[in-house]
Amino acid sequence: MENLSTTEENYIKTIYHLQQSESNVGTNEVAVKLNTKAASVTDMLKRLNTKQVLNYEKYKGFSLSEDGQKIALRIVRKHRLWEFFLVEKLNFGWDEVHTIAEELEHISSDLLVERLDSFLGHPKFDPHGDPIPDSNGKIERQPQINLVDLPIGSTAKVSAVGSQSSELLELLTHKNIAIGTSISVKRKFCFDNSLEIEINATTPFTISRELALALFVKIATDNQTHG
Amino acid sequence: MENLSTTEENYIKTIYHLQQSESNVGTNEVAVKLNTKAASVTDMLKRLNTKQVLNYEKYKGFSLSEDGQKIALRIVRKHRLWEFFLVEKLNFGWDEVHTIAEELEHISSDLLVERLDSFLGHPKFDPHGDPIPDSNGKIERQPQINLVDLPIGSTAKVSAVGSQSSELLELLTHKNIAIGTSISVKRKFCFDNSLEIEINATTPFTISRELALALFVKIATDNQTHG
DNA sequence: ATAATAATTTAGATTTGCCTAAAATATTAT
DNA sequence: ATAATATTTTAGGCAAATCTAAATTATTAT
Repeated sequence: MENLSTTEENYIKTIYHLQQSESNVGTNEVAVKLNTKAASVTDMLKRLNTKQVLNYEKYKGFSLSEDGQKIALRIVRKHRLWEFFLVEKLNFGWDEVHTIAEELEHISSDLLVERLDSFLGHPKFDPHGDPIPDSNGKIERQPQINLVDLPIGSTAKVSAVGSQSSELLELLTHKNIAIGTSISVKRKFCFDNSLEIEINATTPFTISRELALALFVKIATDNQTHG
Repeated sequence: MENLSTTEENYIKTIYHLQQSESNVGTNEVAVKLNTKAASVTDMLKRLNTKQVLNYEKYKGFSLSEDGQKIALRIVRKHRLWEFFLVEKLNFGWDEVHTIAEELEHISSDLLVERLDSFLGHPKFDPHGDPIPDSNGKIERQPQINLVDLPIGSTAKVSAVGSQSSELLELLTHKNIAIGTSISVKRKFCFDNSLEIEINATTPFTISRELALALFVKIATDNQTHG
């Protein structure tokens, strides 16, 4: 039932992530995400179907089976633990770790993952604020909202970012925004939906709607571990 | 000139190790080490030849090129650094790390390797006593001798073991012998070439010639880092 | 020196993962 | 309801890495 190739694991992980945001995931979307062609995806769907990790009916659609989800969560767990390791122990920037973790996430030893988890002190979130599934695949979701939905005058802490793209992370670094940064929304401009925000009691500045959409925040109460 | 597959890297590494002990390495030996067939090795030799990492003439023999050796040393460096990490930071036993490191050694990021090296404090030897090549591929060889060549009455410290087989490591663990253990040779028995040895001033016991051949020792002077 | 044996290479298939081009099915727009 | 469009699948092929069986070259033993 096991022994999946790196490629198979990548398909499973991609389908998992797509299913988190959309209910109906298609062949084409998977192809785009994996930088491949729809025909190749169909081939793999058939294989994953026979391996029982997918429910698949041709022309109708597909979704991860129970087993498939468990496998996906194990990969996500590994990916995020390694990212945490790279940032916390090896002093990488949060914008440098994604690519390396894409390789490390396929190292197979389960014991390694558990030892790494202990070594790191059982972190709950990765450097981008995404939750790390526990060894049973359980995810502790944060009660976070998108920055665009934060009312004017409110203050909240950045809890996650919407993507790992180096372009986004470069911009955030330049604007001094990181996980844990307190943001107050001063004004919203209807013309272009930009937001005026203030961080660390410095001069307020404006950010685009695109950037605001990529930021998730948590209204400040008491709180746990965060880089 | 670069971008080698995991399989190609494994061939290069295997040829490197074989060439350390023998001058003339053959297709069959490589096949045995890699658990594959001679025909498959020939295919790969041709590919590695066109990739310039090998000097190869058919039916005549082959050896690593300059480039090939550099690549091999980079892989060995990664392998041994990861082994050190697993033992020192994640509390693995020295007999558990080889297989995991065989996967980790193929993670490509050079920056990762250098950061890992710093994080670990630039270790000179892996948990089995094998030297870790530096970032230029330079190896600091230890002036060590085989235990069978240690004169009767002398004392020396175990500096390396001759193989990573779990069978050997199991036996050593049972006999309480590890890297750094002081061994005095009490007697040698001609009948079966067994050795009577003493460690840590406990009751002397006998070890087989096979075991003695798998142990390398360094006559005790002042000395550096060792697990 | 030549026959027997051992080592190596070639020939021809297989599997995985991918591709392009064409066909089949589903969706949508009128 | 049907035509146009979009999505998905099939067909047929390619490269990497492997295999078995057969052929070739090298080594050795008499």
